[in-house]
Order: sequence, then structure tokens, then C-alpha cells
Amino acid sequence: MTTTAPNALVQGTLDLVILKTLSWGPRHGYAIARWIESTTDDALRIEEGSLYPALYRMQHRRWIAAEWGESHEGRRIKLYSLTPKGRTELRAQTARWGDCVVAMAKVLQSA
Amino acid sequence: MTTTAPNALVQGTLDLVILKTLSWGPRHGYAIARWIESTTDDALRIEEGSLYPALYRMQHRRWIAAEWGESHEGRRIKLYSLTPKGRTELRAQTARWGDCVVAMAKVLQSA
DNA sequence: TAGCGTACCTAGAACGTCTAGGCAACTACT
DNA sequence: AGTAGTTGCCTAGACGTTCTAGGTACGCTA
Repeated sequence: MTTTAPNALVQGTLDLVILKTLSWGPRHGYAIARWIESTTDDALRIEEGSLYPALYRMQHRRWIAAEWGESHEGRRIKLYSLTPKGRTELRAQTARWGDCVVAMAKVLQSA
Repeated sequence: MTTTAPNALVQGTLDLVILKTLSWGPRHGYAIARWIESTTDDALRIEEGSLYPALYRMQHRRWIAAEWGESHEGRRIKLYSLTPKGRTELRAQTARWGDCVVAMAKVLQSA
């Protein structure tokens, strides 16, 4: 990770990608970031300074729940999982994102 | 404007839609907002408290230029137009938005 | 034992947007 | 003549999210 490629992520979408990541099952913070980066071929880069505050926020809103655990290598990890409320939020934010994309397309493809 | 429909706009896209609007020719602030709202069937709502600071910012960055004029009804208006730098920025931000949409699609459609 | 990767976290700044006002002039209705 | 609605511009301050730039600790490998 030596390159400084511009991050394509637009403010407000971090919560959505985290929710989506967790919809495949519980993961810990660091793994969430790595999964998103590899899934998007590094187009979305998740800074830790954004990630952990976001996780804290989402936990506070009861979208996700945390639990301390241990990795295969014996490291302590904090496993996050989606709550029912988080699942609802995921649906809502996915729809909202779709609306945004549609609206932007109307503007950008206008003639 | 009595309804309180949720705004589909995601932070960071306001500049892009303004640039795009001005690519069709000079317009004044109020007209920019109305054009975007009507083009997107009110999906994107442009608050004046966001619009004018954005216009100020973009003017400061030399993406747009302003000129005082007069409307048909004799009202004073501030006409904004795209500068060459703004045109470059429009291309860049359009590409960036495309990247973001692609990356988000990878995450949201992942299996 | 030094270095790298994993894994967590925080404080403070930066940035963009929204809330909630204010001002002025024109238009239309009463 | 008064007043309500619309057009049109603007600002201060709050707010929320993200980034910068740190810090800590442990496991693995050379």
C-alpha cells in the first residue's frame, strides 16, 4: 500500500459498504477494510481513522453488535455482526444509494 | 416545497451537479437549484444554505466565474459560467463518480 | 532482536452540508 | 394600499463524516 491513488469513495457510503460486508457474516474491523479493498480492486480504500469511528457509531445506533474473540493466530479481535436493525438499515441505504445513482444519471446524461 | 422528502444527494456530489448544470450555459444560483430539482424530479433537493457556499467555493477555485446581471423581470441576478478549469474539473469529477458507482456496484452485487 | 503485518484505538482538524435565519424586489390578489 | 407569495441573494453557526497522524500491542519470520 505505497501508492496514493485517489479514493473513489463518496462521503456517506462508508456505512453502507460496512453493512453490506457484514451481511455475509461476522467480521472484525481490520478484515472489513481488507475485504472492501480487495472486492473493489482497491478502488475503495478504508482508512482506519474512518473505519473505527464508523464502527463505533454504528454500534451505538444498534446496527451492529460487537463481541471480543480470537483469531486463528491467537490475536484478540473484535467481531462485528449485523443486528436486525442493521439489516433494515442496509435495505434502506441500498435503496437510497440506488435513488442517488438514478438521480445523478438524470443530471449527467441530460441533453 | 412543503414536503420533507429525503434528499438522495450524497455528500461530495453537489459540485458535480452544479458543474454539469453550468455546462449547458450560464445560469444564476436560484435557477441552478431549480433546474437540478426539476431534472431529477425532486430527487435531488438543493438547499440554499448548501448552494451558495458551494458556488462561493467553486468560484474561489476558479471552476466558475460570476457576473452580475438582470433577469427578465428586472431582478438583479448573479450569472455563473464554467471556466476552462471548471470544464476540466467536470470531466475529472464525472470520471470519479463513475469509478465510485462501479466500486459500489462491486460491493453491493458481491456474492 | 529487528522488522513486518495484523489488530485495535484516539484526538484534532478539515470539509461539506444543513438549519435557520435575514434582506430586497417584483407580482398578484384583496 | 396592504399583504402574501415568489424570486433571488446571502450568512452564521451547528453538525456529521472523514482524514491525518499519531499511539499501543502482539505474532511471525529472518
